Amino acid sequence: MPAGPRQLTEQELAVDPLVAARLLLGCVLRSTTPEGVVAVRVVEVEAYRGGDDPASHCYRGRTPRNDVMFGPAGRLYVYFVYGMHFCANVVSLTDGVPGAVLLRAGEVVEGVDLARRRRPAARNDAELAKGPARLTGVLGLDRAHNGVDLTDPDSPVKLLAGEPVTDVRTGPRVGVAVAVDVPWRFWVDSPAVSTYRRGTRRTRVVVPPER
DNA sequence: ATCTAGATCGGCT
DNA sequence: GCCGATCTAGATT
Repeated sequence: MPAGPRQLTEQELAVDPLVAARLLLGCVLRSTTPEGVVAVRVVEVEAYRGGDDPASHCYRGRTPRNDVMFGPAGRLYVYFVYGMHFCANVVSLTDGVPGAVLLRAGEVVEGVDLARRRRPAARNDAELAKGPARLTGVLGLDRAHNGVDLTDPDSPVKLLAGEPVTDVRTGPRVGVAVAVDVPWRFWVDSPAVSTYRRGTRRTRVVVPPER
């Protein structure tokens, strides 16, 4: 019987997020829940790094939320945004140096039926995991999965090696208004790649006095 | 105790 | 292209 796809190791993910980002393109994230199995081929990612990266959740130091980003590589960092969505990252680097790669989009390669049930709003299969919250939703991930070890053979969520990718494209991160000059975003050609949106730097709303 | 901006999505114009 | 939904972490008072 043939050996399954190789699982990525903590060691190979313990690198700079900009390196890990390229490494993750083409890999398959496979989640098993009571509902069933869904797997996604990663086609779009973004790197985030503590310290010098003002867009990172770790820019201002260690907090309860970003704690797993400071831990060993190969763990899942899941966070809650905009009051309704979860986004998933693969932790890179280690030894108290925070870094992670946001999984922005993927192609569903296993469990399409379950994926469709989880994302009824998708108008076609390419949209199922087109966007970080959609990708996370399709895999059934939420805050309970924060810190899960993707390199553990017994883990419910695994990161598997895929076909090597060619022709990697780069550009500014989506929805981020700072550090736009550094190409932190990486993707390969796919209909599932999300559409670019400039970060919204909100202008302060001044409420005029009632008169 | 209170405030505010946010690594988004989906529906509507 | 614009806007509202919905809530939380982290900063500030």
